[in-house]
Amino acid sequence: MAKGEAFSAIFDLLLARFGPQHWWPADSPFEVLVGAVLTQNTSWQNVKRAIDVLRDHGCLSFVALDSMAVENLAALIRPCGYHSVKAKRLKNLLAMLRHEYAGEVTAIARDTLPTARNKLLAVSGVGPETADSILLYAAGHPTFVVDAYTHRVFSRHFLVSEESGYEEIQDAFMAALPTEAALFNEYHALIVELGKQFCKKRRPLCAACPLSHLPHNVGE
DNA sequence: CACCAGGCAAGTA
DNA sequence: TACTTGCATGGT
Repeated sequence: MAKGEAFSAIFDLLLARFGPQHWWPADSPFEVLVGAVLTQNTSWQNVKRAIDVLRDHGCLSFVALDSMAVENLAALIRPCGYHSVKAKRLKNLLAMLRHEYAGEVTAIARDTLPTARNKLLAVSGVGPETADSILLYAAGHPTFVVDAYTHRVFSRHFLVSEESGYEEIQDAFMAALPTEAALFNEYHALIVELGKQFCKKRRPLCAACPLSHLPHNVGE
């Protein structure tokens, strides 16, 4: 099988195995943006706790968070970890949203993808994964989200190099797949589901993994 | 107890 | 440029 076709074949396998994931797990584009920052290097379970706190305090809106003191925000999001850093990052992002998009997350969809991506990346605390998550899951822009699971799963099966960086992995996916937001949306979600179940760090591949029939590294 | 989780920026040489 | 380190809570 050609390497490019493997990306499509794996998508089909994962979809058949896990079914549609209906990502991003949030009730609004604004919640996607908040969650994208809070989930940096953090389990979604902890992020959900922090978001629930914000919701219970009636603070899950642009106006509420944009006007809140950074120390108060940090106290509220404590359960997600790195709360001081993330409070500052979220405030930086909200300030950019106010200046560039009048505080409207949905306005990001009206920019071109490269323009919106550059605006997001210019925010201190927003890197490529956070930016792409917002672009894809909050604004519907067709960009592929690469995360730790993506790197681990696909390098383990020799479809990307172990040394590949973010952009290189993203390019591999976007060169192999049609440019469709719905496809990128579902594929990333399926990779996370696969990763959570079968590709945790320093755990060898097991026979139950849907990709166990592919060539792969044997355990370390 | 050690290790991990849907990163990122700042510091060091 | 290429590593390394700090950030922090909650689960296994």
